[in-house]
Amino acid sequence: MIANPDRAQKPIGKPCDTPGRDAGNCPVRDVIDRIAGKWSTLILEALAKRPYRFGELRRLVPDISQRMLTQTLRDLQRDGYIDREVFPTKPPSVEYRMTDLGRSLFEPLSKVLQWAGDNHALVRAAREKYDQSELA
Amino acid sequence: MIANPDRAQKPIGKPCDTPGRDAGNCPVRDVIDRIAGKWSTLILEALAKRPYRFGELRRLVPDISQRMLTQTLRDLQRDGYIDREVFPTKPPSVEYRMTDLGRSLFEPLSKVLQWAGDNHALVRAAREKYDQSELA
DNA sequence: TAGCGCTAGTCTCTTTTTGAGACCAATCAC
DNA sequence: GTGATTGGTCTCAAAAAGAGACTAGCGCTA
Repeated sequence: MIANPDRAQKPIGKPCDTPGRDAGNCPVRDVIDRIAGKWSTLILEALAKRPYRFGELRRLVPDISQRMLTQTLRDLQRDGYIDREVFPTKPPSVEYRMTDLGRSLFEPLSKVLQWAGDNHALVRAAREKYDQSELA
Repeated sequence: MIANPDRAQKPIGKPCDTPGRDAGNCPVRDVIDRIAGKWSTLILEALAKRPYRFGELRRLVPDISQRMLTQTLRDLQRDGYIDREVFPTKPPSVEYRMTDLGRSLFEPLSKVLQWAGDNHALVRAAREKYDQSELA
């Protein structure tokens, strides 16, 4: 059970200790913290389209390390967003596909992704402006 | 300029090098990577309600370190989601408020947060099931 | 008037997380 | 038999995050 130190989940953390304004604070964090990973959205975006195999995903997201791809997939699987199926082919291949829960999450999530694409220019502009005024 | 090593932005990274399926891949990542931080959504959620001062935010999110609060606020400000205003009071106080761009982002983002609150139980169930089957 | 707390941070040090890359066993084409 | 492909795991180095001390100016108070 201590097999994978990376997967060692934090102490099921800090039970909603936010005193004020805990309106959904802790459950939200519990769920969001996982899909907020650097790679999670990328993987979800891919698998929303169609199932992919491990190697395909790796080629799809070239700058993810194998280690992080494995871990991201495990985490997404653990939270029920994706399923993992092993095919007993000659070199066994593994396919990942989105679950219903995953699709349900991806619906609102895709809106954010959409927003990001649409407003990329505005954000870049804001950054430049900020960096300019920083030089002072 | 090398003042804050933490704020040193990555090499404006890996210019859209995703070969296949780059449908908004790089711009999305550029924007998402920032708001996907562990604390960003929490802070945005708070500031969506009303402006807050530094110390208020710290008390609101008790388990954020001062260091990370500062940095998260800087990052959000840099990307144009929030504004920072210093009041020349006796001990100078600083107020953070959401910009129009921030509100525009928060609209779809709040849907995801909503989803997280609504489906927390399902995710927890999925986790338990996964952890069970792992014991084998 | 010395001591304390408040403000919003920064600085340093330690721990955790991430990334790079080697390695694995089986199987296939050459 | 050499080399490539499959989906990983392992180790080690680098980067990021967390903990906590420290700052400066002002107000309160004993």
